[in-house]
Amino acid sequence: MYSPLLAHIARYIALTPEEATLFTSYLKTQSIARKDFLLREGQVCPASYFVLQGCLRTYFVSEKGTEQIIQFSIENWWVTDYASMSQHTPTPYTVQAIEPTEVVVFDHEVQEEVFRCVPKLERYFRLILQRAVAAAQFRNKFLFGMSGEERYHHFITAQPGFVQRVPQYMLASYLGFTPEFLSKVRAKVNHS
Amino acid sequence: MYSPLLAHIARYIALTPEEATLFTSYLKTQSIARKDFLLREGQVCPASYFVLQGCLRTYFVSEKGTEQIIQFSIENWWVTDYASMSQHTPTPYTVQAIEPTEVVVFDHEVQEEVFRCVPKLERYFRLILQRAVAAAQFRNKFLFGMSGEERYHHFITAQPGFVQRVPQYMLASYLGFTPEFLSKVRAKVNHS
DNA sequence: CGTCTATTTGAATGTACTCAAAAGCGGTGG
DNA sequence: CCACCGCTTTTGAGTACATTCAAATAGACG
Repeated sequence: MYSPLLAHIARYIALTPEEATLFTSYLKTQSIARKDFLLREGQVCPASYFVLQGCLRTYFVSEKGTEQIIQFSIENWWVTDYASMSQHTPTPYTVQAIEPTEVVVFDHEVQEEVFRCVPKLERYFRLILQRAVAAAQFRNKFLFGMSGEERYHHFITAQPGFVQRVPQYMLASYLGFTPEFLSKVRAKVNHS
Repeated sequence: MYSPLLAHIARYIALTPEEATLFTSYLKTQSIARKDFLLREGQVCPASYFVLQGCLRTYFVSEKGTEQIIQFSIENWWVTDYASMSQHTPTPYTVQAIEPTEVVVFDHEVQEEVFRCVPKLERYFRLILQRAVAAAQFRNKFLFGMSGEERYHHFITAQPGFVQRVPQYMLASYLGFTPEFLSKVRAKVNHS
C-alpha cells in the first residue's frame, strides 16, 4: 500500500525497516472518486497528501466566478495548502479528483510526533519542499516569460503524456487562458 | 552580526548557545553595493542568502529582452535559487541589490555538515521552505485572480512601506505589467 | 439514441502593450 | 548655487493579443 511512498522517500534518505514501519503506522489512505473533493474552499487543510494513483487538480474561484487551476498532482507528488495547514486558516483552494484517486494521508496532527520519532523525515520533507519551491519559481517564470501560445506548445512537448489525462478546458485554465483560445491555437497548428 | 538571523531562527526552534555558535562558525557575511550583483544568470548558485539589511531583486530576462522581476527580498528573508543550488545547474535568474545590502551567506558546500551537526536546523529550514511554498502559492493566486489594476491597488495597501523603496518600473515588472500601464493606473486614481 | 458536457468557430470587444515624445526628478560638477 | 545630464515617469495614439459572447458541432456516457 505505502510502497510507492517508501520508494519515493528512498530516493532522498535511507530509512531502516523499523523506521519505515513506524512511519507508516501514522499514515492512512483515502480514495476519492472522480469529481469528488479532497479539500474544499473554506476548510482548514488537515493533512499533507501523497498521490499513489490518479490525478488531482487544485484551483480557486476568482472574483469573476471562473475556476483558476494552479496545480495538477499526479502519482508521486505531495499536495497540500501549507499556509492553511500550518496556520490553521481556511484554505482558498479546492482540491478535486480528475480521475479516481488514491492518496496517502499524513495528518498534520501527527506530523510533530513523527518528526520527533524519525528525525530523518524532517530532512526528506525539507528536500521535497525545496523541489516544490523550485517548481513554483519555474512556474512563475513560465507564466511570465512566454505568451499564451508559447506556453501551450512548451507544455505539450514537455508533458506529452499528461495532456491526455485532463480535459482541455482544465489545461487552458492551468496555462492561464481561456478554452476558446486554446482551441484556436490548436486549429492554427492543424491548418499549417 | 548574525543576531538578526539568530532571532529569526528563534521564532521557529530553540538553539542552545553552543549550537548557535557552531552554526554561525559556518557562516559568513557579504556586502553588495547598490546595483551590484549577488548572483548572475548562468552561474551555479553557490549558497542560500539571508538579508540582514537592504533590498534585493530577483529577475530573469525574457525572450523579448525585458527584465521580469519575480521576487523582492528584504530584511529577514532568505533568497536563493534552490534548483540551481541543489542540482548544480546554471541559474536563469539574476539577483541584484536595489539598496546597499548586507547578507549572511550559508554556503551549499557546508549545508550537509551543518545539518548533521545541528539537526534542529533541518527543521528550521523545513519551516522556512513551507513559508516559501505558501508565499509562492499566494503569488500565483494573486497574479491570476486579479487584473493589473487590482494587483496594484492590492499591493500598495498590503505593503505601503515597501513601495517607496523600489522604483516604479521595478514594481510594475514585479506586478506583471509595464511601467506605462502603472503610470496610467496612478493617473486614474489622482483625477478621481 | 438522446442528453449532457466539451470543443470549435466567428465576430465584436477590451485590456494592456508598443512606440515615441515630453516632462519631471536627482545627482554632479563647474 | 545653478546648469546640465541621465534616468524615471508621464502622456498619447495606434496596435495586438487574448477575451467575451453566442451559436454550432462533436464526443462521451448512460
